[in-house]
Amino acid sequence: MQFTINTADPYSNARAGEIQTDHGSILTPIFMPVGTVGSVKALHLRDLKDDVKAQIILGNTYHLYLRPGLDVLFQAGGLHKFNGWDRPILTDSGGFQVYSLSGTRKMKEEGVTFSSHIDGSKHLFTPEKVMDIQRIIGGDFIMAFDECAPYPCEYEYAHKSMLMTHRWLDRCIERFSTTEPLYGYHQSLFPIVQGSVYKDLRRQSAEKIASLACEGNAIGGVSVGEPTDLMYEMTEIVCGILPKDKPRYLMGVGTPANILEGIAMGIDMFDCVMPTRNGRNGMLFTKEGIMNMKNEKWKTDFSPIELNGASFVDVQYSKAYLRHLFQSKEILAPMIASLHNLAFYLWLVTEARQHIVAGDFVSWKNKMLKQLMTRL
RNA sequence: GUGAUUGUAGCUCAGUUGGUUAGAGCGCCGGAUUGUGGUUCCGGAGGUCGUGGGUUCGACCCCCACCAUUCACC
Repeated sequence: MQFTINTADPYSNARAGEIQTDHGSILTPIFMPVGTVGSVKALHLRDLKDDVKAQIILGNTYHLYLRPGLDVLFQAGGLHKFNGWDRPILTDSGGFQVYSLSGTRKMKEEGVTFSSHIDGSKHLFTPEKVMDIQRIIGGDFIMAFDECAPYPCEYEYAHKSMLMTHRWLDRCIERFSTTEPLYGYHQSLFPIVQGSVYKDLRRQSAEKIASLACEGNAIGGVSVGEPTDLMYEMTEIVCGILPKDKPRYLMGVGTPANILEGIAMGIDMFDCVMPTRNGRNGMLFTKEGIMNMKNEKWKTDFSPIELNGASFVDVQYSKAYLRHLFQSKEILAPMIASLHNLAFYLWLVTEARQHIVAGDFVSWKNKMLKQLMTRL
């Protein structure tokens, strides 16, 4: 993997860069659609490539490990071969899922035991095992196994949790560096900064991560319910410490506004379920603001979903028709909404990159911020 | 025509031996959703209890008539 910064914005910490991988290059800043179980919900790969113009997608260790399972993935030759996506893939480690959706989990120094949400069966994830699993899935970028501290979180818990995440990180690196990729292309391990909403913990964690020889770095434990201002504060502190010459990934973020602010702070990579999950639920993000397509006010609005939108669905379908599809619970509704939202997110980061290169990123960003969260 | 049955929110229904402002699910109208369990959660509007009488301090509930429903039999 190689990261090149093409343009550094003189008026903010934003940068326009390029990440080269064995599955092609990625122009940054970038938004990565989430494809938890190896599929970006409601979308074909053709949609993702030609319409959304996704450059990289996510997969999830926890979900893929439970289903289809490692045997299937290994026999398939890895996730790229399995789902047909020939561009880069990043896999999340499952630390977040163990936190977010396992009612019964036990954290120990060794790792986490949890029960499957599918059949209740018990499993143990250790840093070593999570590295092995991600070797088998075969993502171009793989994530260290961490504990995502909840919010709110007592200082003492956050501190202990961070230290354990650091020890797990050392074990991840040890395992990663003594194993080889299984399918003939390079994999990059990203460590994750934790520390909850405490500045000194964030600094301490960022310094630990900055001292490592990893190819890129991630900021985790954000967007878990804390106020947006705190998220920005933590991100800014951490970005001041992480090395500038490596890509920075802000995990799980966020709204269009969050992404623009993140870019301004020096973040290069984002992922979030918001465009797809909220899209399936009827919420559309546009340049002018957000729309709830279930609202009655669209009932007879036969105008296009979005004039000058980023994908063909924007002019192919009207607001009234899309509302009707949501009312009728037609499968086409979440398909259109997901495609629209992802195309918009990719448009947003691509546009941001162009403005960084052009030198007017900050003024463009400030103009966009006023529009993005307007309720239409 | 005769006998029986049922009539409560847009729909399907609950409603204790008669006791305050009649409830639920779904639907509808809004809102939430940030490293995805094809979700989930939170609000809101909406009823002259078929109609008209009667009994009673008090009726969705008991009595009478009528209307409508469904079924069976002529």
